[in-house]
Amino acid sequence: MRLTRDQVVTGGLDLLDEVGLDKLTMRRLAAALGVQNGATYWHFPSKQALLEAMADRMLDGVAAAPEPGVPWDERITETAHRLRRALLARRDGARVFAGVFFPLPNALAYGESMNATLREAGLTSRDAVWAVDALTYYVVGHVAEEQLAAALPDGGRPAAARLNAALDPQQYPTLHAAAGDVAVPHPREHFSYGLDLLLTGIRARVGGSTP
Amino acid sequence: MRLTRDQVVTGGLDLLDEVGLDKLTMRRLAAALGVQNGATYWHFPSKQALLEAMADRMLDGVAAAPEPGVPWDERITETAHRLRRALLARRDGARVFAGVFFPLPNALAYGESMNATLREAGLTSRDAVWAVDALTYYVVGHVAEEQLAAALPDGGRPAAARLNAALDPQQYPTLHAAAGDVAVPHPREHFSYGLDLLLTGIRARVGGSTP
DNA sequence: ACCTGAACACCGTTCAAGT
DNA sequence: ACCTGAACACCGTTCAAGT
Repeated sequence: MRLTRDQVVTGGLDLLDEVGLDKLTMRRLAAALGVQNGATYWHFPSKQALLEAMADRMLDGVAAAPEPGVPWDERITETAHRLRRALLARRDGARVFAGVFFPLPNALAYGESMNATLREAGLTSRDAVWAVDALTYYVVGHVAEEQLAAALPDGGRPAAARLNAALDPQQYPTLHAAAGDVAVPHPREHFSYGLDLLLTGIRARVGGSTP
Repeated sequence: MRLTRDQVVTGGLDLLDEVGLDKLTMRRLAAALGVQNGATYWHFPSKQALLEAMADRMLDGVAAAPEPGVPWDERITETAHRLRRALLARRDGARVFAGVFFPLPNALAYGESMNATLREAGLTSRDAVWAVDALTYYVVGHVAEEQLAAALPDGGRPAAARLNAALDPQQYPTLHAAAGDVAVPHPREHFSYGLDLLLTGIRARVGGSTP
């Protein structure tokens, strides 16, 4: 048997882990698959189409099977953490996901899961969609920065030094004072903090009836 | 006088508006500036360095001059809206900003302004930094999607049709029901909704003392 | 149906040499 | 100091031709 669509996606994700998004090229991928340059174009019409398939593959299993007894806010929290872990599992996963447009099966399943949960919680149709957007922007933005920091040379030590040098205490007093917190020592706690801000906001919309 | 660093940045931003980020190349820029290909490399060591300078230029004026009588949450709201407008003012502005690392003057001034406001409001140093992160991820993510939708062919009409076609009511019932809200008719209201979720969350941290 | 071989039209970056 | 000319080492994509 020759090359499969699925094998191309798998090869793309493996190569992503190996070289990162910036060095992920169709030519390298063909070489990694043991095939000539143009071959992948029989399976995908463009690099963008391949990246979309890769992004959707990354989201396998993120949409929660709705557990019966769990309260809505815990289900939201869990799904958000699952999305974070899915993006974190591949090098530059968040950037790959951010570069892709929407209607792919796993991404839709994620959106449907989040949206259904918020509708059950009592949000209007419009508010639920918008709240899911806010949650998703937050997760993707957070992981993108997390992965950017991880990908910096020497684990980000030189970049942190560059940042500290730029943090003139006269011009940026509160940032200078917070330099230790900027250095991202607890990514998971950091992630949960922002997620909880959003959840607190959503709970307030669920509690009172909003005009 | 020959070419100036500032002229290169201005030319880059003008070209960005004209052709978009994907077609913004150093060669086109040189041509637009009436200069040979390698010339820009005397002013900037790399395309990335130029993009960083362009990103920081976009943020001119985003850091609020602290108005005296205004309550902290209104100042946060206003600065977030200013960042949104600044990114929205240039084609692919959010994507340019997202592709850039941190320590540039206007970005630092924005961070310092946000952070100082939240410290005054009563957040701890760590919480303030993390809350600014959440706010910024949200703003950038929202504008990126807003600009993506605007850049789609025919104002996104075909993409919306593709989305509707993919929204099988059996598999994605709540998304299907919300299809009208997904179509983004009120971007500013949409933006404000998510921003208010975060602000409600932050107010809760300010009100009670958190462990 | 699936892939090769080879080309087309580009890229970012470098750097001797000019002025 | 600032730019030109020309090259180096790549890209994504296409497509006739092979099997």
